Amino acid sequence: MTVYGLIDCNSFYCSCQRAFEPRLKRLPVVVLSNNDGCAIARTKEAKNLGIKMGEPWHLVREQRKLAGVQWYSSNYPLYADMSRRVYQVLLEHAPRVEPYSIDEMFLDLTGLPGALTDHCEAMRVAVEQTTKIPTCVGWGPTKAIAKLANYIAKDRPEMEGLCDLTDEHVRNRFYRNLPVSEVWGIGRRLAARLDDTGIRTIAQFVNAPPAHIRKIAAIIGVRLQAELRGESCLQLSEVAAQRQGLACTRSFGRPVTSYSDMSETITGFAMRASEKLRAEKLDTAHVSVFIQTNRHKRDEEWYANQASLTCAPTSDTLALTAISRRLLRTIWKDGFRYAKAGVMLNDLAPAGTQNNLFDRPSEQDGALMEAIDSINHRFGRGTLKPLSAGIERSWKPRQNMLSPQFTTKWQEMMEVQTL
DNA sequence: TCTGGGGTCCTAGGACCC
DNA sequence: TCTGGGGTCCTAGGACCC
Repeated sequence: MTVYGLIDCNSFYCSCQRAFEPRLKRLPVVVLSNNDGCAIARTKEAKNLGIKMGEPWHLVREQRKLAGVQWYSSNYPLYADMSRRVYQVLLEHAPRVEPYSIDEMFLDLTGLPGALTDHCEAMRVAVEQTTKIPTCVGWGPTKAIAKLANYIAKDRPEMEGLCDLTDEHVRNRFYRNLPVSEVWGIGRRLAARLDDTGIRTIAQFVNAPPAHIRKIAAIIGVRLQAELRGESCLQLSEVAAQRQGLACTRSFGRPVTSYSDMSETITGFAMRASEKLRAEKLDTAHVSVFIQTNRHKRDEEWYANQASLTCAPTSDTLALTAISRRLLRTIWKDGFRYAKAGVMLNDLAPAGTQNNLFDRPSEQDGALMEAIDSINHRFGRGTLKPLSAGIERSWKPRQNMLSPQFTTKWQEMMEVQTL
């Protein structure tokens, strides 16, 4: 019988910061979203201070929950690299590993010798020794059960970071006592609608007639029901599926009000997006641009709009920045204080494979883009850019507490002195 | 003054075709 | 007065995830 595992890094972003600053051990640590806007990762100690997931940081400050809290601006290059290291360790402990998110990976634990509990504990120890990242592991006959097991392992200290839900009786005992909202894929809306029909626990969900579940939660609900009964519907996939879309979007440090500033900003997003595209050797055939004002402001008129265009497959910076600016022109309205904007690329396909009989990019364009990418990689992002991207970005995000990129920048590597 | 930035999948409905 | 029945493709929007 197949056994699926799920390993999850505890307070991942915070743990990454701790990995390089041992003084943070046992202190409350919080990592903030872009713009230092809200709390997106908290250690146990920070949670105990009442700091909530997604809580606006300026409110936390006002409420003086800050005593002794160590807080950081998010440092994604560091976290992505740490995630890769965790993955490398896991490959030595499971025949197949499927990265699910930056801090979670599904594992194939089928047919491993010895007791699974011992195996999983050894795996956790190895990850922590090598990367300094603490984890929890849950496992069972399906992915949805493994996910639930992981939640239990994390939520209940007495489980000591491990939870085995392979046994049906053990599962049912938990099902009777856990709310259906803890199921992977049941969010706030669905939980509320299930609640309306009297379904509150996982046991009630699993035992409800599939036709009833189908009415409320469509095919997803029916599939989850089967998964929770132990019938596997979701397979493990080692090869990452080809991504379907790619976006560069930001909230601004301060509002953008002039067309020229917005045009520069959008150009910058289109540039970043086309770099990402080329890094993954993809072309896009569908470009969207959106702009919006601050929806949290009650006293300002709200405006949001988006425009998109189907184009010949390309990853060319000059083509994509030009299209993006053209799209912006169609949705721009004067007189608003814009708080957020973005460029999204869809209809992705491996570079050069889409039908493109009429508008084939020349080899020179490809060589130019390669040269730009290698210069920017060597001397830093933005060294070379189209003139339209502007010289200085007025909306540069706040990042007041950014830690060094310990593992991905030579200049920021940790220095060790021997006495 | 200050509220993230990515993604995924599914469904309904419209346009269009024969 | 009467106005089919099936497809496909695309898009927008909703819901969810981390």
